[in-house]
Amino acid sequence: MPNLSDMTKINPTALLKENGLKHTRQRVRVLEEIALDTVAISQPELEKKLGKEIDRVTLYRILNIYQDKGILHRIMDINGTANYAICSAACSEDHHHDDHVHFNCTCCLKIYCLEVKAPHLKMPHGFKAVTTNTTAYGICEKCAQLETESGTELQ
Amino acid sequence: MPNLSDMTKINPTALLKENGLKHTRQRVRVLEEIALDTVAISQPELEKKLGKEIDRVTLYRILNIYQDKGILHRIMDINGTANYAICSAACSEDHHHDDHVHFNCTCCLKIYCLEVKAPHLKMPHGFKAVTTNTTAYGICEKCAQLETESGTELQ
DNA sequence: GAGTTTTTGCAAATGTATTGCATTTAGTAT
DNA sequence: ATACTAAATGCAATACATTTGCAAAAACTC
Repeated sequence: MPNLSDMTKINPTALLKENGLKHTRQRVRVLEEIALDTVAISQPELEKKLGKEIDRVTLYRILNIYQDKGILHRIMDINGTANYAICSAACSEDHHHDDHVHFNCTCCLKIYCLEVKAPHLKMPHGFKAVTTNTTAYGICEKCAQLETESGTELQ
Repeated sequence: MPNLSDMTKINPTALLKENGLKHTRQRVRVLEEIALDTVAISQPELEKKLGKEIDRVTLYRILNIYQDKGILHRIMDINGTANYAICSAACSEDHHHDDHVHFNCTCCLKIYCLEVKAPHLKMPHGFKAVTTNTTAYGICEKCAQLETESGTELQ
């Protein structure tokens, strides 16, 4: 269920200016697309949606620059594919603060940003955590429903 | 610092038998290699070490079967590359119990299995976690040392 | 509106992982 | 020991995600 109201939360033009990035059609489109949903979107999905408007390489470069600037955060799904979601306002170029828990559905592979704060971890001597990633794996509600409705045909 | 004493903890032949897997030279070698260190080892590293003895495809298949059987657990590094470490004895085919925290060095990319239990997560309604992965990112002690010794030449 | 710098698109390449199939090997029964 | 059968391996080809180099196009500045 795409949460369209979230779209209003970001202003692509302003966001680009704030971060000293040139305003281009491609960069605006990527932000628009990702902001459509709070669920993280994978690179392949983005490419499927934007592939006719934006070159694949450009998409990769835009995603990388957004991550560097703290505009997007990247979460790897269970298969090692990159997924992206809009960062919270607290994020900056130097430091990401998206310290919420992610849920990765092992059926549809969607990654949900949960409103659960990632617990603080006490590190043993010699290890200094800069960021952490806490991801739970399981079946999301949508997939669980499909499963009960139609026997066992998982996607 | 490879922890050679850990090697004694596993018995490849017994482990294969317990899991109903045929005893082959290749499978034993993979277990031996991974058991050399408590630090997780990446597929590319494994391939570099074993590539002359074992075909790349065979290596992938062995790693997958070990993961399915609960002999190894797989951790994705920050770039989405698969890393493998020996599972705790509690793991089985149905369920992994490697609920410890991982530390992924963003410099050397090594993944350490920490002796820190991953905190329990309360899931919001609709999400049921089967397994969780908690990974902290930062610079490991070894890389931090190299950094101070020799200015800023990382790796 | 011209000039400079950055961004984009295309082609090619790299790296990780999977599939199909013929050959070899392990475990088992003889 | 030997033969049999099922499973595992190696090789070639393929899929997929990501990166690099470079020329053309677009964005900001004066």
